[in-house]
Amino acid sequence: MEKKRQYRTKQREELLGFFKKIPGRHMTAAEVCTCLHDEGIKIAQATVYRQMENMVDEGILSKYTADPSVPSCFIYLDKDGSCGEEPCHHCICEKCGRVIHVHCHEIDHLAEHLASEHGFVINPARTVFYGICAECAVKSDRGAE
Amino acid sequence: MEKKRQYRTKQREELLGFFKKIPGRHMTAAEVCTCLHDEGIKIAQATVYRQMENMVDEGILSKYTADPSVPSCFIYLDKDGSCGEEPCHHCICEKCGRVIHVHCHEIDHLAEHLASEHGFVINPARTVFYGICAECAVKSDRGAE
DNA sequence: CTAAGTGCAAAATGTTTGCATACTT
DNA sequence: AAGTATGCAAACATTTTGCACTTAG
Repeated sequence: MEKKRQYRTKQREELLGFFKKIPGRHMTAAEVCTCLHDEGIKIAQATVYRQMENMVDEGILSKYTADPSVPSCFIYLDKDGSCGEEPCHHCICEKCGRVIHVHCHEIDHLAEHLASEHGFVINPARTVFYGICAECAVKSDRGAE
Repeated sequence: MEKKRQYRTKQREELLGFFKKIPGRHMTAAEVCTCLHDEGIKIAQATVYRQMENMVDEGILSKYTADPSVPSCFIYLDKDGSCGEEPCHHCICEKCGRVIHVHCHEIDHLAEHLASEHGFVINPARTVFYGICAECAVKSDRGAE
């Protein structure tokens, strides 16, 4: 809504640099803190939260919330909302928790359809597909019943 | 995994009955408590949480977590994982928070594609599309800049 | 009678916020 | 100088848990 002027602070630059170094990896706020701390960079967790929330708004990061009892994950997005070269969407396996990156035009196609037919513009940065990944499907085929 | 014997308690039956009465509506644990309370049925919130979590595991309910700062929502599912007659998917508007139910074969098509091509079986019960709904899009067109 | 469920209140957890200080522009 | 950002700790909100008691099988 109202755009606030943004200062170029040391903490923000560090965070940005950190995320750019690990494209395609998702991290919780706490993990970001720890990783930076290990590199000798100390940023308060509140700052991490605040900046990362900003970045989500700016479309720089994407945020996932699987379950309230688990910390949200953030991941770096390229300018075009992808995690790397191509537009990227995310699937989270409900069994193993793994995040799978999918580059798939079918999803883009769906997005167009929802926009034109249903007037709903998807935000790929926040939309996550939940389900069961191939490996876990195999496992539960044997384990179930 | 390990299936625990389940007792048929009054509270569980009430919850089940309550959800069956409102197919297609999503409710937080607190809302469920309040609604039941208004009907003269008093169930501890802890019990609601415990039972609803069970029901999610059993595939009776679906659970959404939009954001950790907002309570999770639960919704009743039919045997086939839908919210009513047709297979149902959910879009949440990031602006107004509204949940939009979409019955759309394009999504089913995508689901098939992900399954066959990517080996990922979507769980429609948990997958939510985030984005901006038509009404909010109009508003922000005027409001922005 | 035994195992499972309930209710209450207390804990736990992730996230947000108030405020004084420090930094950007 | 004015407006933001930071850091810390306290505050919050939701969800989970421990425990004594009740209920279902």
